[in-house]
Amino acid sequence: MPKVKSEPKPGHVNLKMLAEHLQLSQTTISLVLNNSPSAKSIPPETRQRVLDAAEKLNYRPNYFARSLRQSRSLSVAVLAPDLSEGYFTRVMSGVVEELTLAKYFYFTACHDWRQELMEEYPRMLVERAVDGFLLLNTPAEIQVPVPVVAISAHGSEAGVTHIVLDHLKAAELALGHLFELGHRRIAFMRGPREIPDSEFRWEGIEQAAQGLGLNLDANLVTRIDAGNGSGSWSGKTGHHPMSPEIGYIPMKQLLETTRDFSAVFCFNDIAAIGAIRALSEAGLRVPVDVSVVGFDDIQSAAFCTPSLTTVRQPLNEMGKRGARILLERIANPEKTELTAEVVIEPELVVRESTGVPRG
Amino acid sequence: MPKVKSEPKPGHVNLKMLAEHLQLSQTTISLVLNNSPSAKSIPPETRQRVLDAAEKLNYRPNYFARSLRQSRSLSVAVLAPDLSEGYFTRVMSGVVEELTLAKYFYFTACHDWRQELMEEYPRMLVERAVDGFLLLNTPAEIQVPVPVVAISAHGSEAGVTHIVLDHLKAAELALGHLFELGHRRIAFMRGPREIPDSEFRWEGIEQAAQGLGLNLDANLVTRIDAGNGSGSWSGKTGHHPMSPEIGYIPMKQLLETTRDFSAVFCFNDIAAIGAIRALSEAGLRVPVDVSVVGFDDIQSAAFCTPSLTTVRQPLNEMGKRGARILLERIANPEKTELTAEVVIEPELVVRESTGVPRG
DNA sequence: AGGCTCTGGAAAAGCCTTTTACTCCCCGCT
DNA sequence: AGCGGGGAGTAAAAGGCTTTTCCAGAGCCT
Repeated sequence: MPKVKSEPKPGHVNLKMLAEHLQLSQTTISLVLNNSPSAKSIPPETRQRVLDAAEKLNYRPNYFARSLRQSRSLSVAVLAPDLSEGYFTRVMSGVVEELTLAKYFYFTACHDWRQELMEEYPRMLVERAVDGFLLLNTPAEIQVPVPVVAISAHGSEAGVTHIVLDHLKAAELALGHLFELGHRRIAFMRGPREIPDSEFRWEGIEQAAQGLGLNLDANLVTRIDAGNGSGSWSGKTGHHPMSPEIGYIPMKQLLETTRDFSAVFCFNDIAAIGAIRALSEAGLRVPVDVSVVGFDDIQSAAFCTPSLTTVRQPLNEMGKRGARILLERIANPEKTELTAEVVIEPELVVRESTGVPRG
Repeated sequence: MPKVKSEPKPGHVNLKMLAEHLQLSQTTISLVLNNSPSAKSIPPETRQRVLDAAEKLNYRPNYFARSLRQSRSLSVAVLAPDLSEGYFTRVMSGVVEELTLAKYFYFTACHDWRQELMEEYPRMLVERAVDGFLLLNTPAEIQVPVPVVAISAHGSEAGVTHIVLDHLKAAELALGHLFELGHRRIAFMRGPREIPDSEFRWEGIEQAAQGLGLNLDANLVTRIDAGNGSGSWSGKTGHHPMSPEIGYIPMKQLLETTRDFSAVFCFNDIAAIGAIRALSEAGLRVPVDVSVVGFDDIQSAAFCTPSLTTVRQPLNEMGKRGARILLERIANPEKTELTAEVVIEPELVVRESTGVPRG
């Protein structure tokens, strides 16, 4: 069978073919199909004829041609450290809700805290012509020609909108709870240096402690190392980002130095789960011997044993707000006065992992 | 300041500008930059001149124009029920490895088991001109004009490559382990009907049981309801896909009927965690009173209390294989004889949640 | 000298929409 | 008679790249 040249994509119909079939110009059809304001003068019957034909021939405008013309892609980039359990999932559920409404899709890129990737991905995604960037838990230092919204990062980079948690409030909730129960010797597990929230959360803790007249003992402060169970070796070892190991290891280390504490406030729930494991391996019961407070309120928090008392971040809400603002900024690029920061309030969820200290 | 018309995107340089600057034709530059075979005749010095200028002027080919011409997008769609903890994350880490090598990005779309979305997303993504589909844990019934690879689905749809686990082997590992420990009254928690794996895993269990001379008591078989803690109400209630609740609820129900079993084999680790919770609320200790076996080996499996004995799916590997095959099929669309099925072997990981049955 | 192949590169034909800038016609108004 | 103006469209440009086709000159052979 000789191939007919003039049959580009068998079965696929483009504007020209539709025009030919309708004996109208491409312009008219485009105008009608896009419900363009300048199509007012096209009479209803022609309009209907176009609509019907488009439907019948199953016409789909070519995405590239359209995007080329309008220079927008209807997609955004989501940059995150990893597809971590809990955080990513919950934020994204909010993000997707908003994106879907606006007919946007998103590319995900995980930088695993690797410097090259944190620089390369923004470049590559700009080349992919994304209309905007959503940064999750990632320093907002990227330089791109499209709007950027950062969730859980802090800073005042020009042109970046930040969605952040009220960390002082968060610390007040957690410490207040422990304080009321009677805890005075409280250990802390700080977040990895890489995560933007870490420092701000710590500052919140310092302030809240001061407010309660609680003094922080440096010997009771440990820090999660992002290398432990996080990205840096995920590829090689089969371990995965944010495994409970990130809390297990520092708690093990702490217990080697001291047992003189009755409670521990962990950077997140995943770490708390690891910490509980380390505590129980050391013969300490939770919450009888040590109370544990987590952060985030991931799904598992309610179901691990013991279930976790935790500071709930409304991550879904944060994702939603972030996405909404990003879309607004994309739609109105000329509007220069932008919201620089949106602060979200946390909430305490009391479960089984906290109780009154022994004697 | 009067706007100069002939300055389309201030600061952005396109092929024409580069050509003007170099006093060469666009053709030549395109040929050099793409390292096209027909650029053999271009002398090294001209070639270098082009490369240098492109570098210096920071030339980036326009993604839309290029894609329009070549009609490919360098992106694929990933369709999954949700961004579930464990499964999605682990499969994707393998997928991303391969995609990145090929300079591909991916759109994620979660259908939440909603029929409309399972039909709408493929359409929308085809309009977005994705070069292929990767189905995670999703029935492979979509009709699209690009290659499709399904991970953890089963079937023989024309043109779909399936990456599946060896479920018989998986069941043999789990049941064999329990059998050896001495368990004879074993409860089962089957997967939700929606998940393609559910039925195949169950068939594996039936066969393995027969092989061991173990008979399955229908009264000890429960089933996870995808409605519990899974997608269908995630948006409204703030609950999230695949929370441990999916295992908690059926175990609660089972315990109301009977306690005459010494072990339970759960559909996945998340469910197992929920089941353990239900068991411990009922005063049954794991593994002393009841042994629990999970499935998947998610990160938390090693860190929950007690840590989980589980059948490890090499999800990372499955993702990798799937992505690689998809990319191959995209690159060679003419090649019609495709791999219909790739079977992957599971592995048993023994931890604390299983032990010998009491007396 | 005529015919040949290479070399080095250019012109132009797409790819498919959207958008701008008209055309043509008819009508009512001054 | 002349003209502004709306109705019903249309032709053509623009958007930026790839790719096929084409061409001019140089070198070589006979």
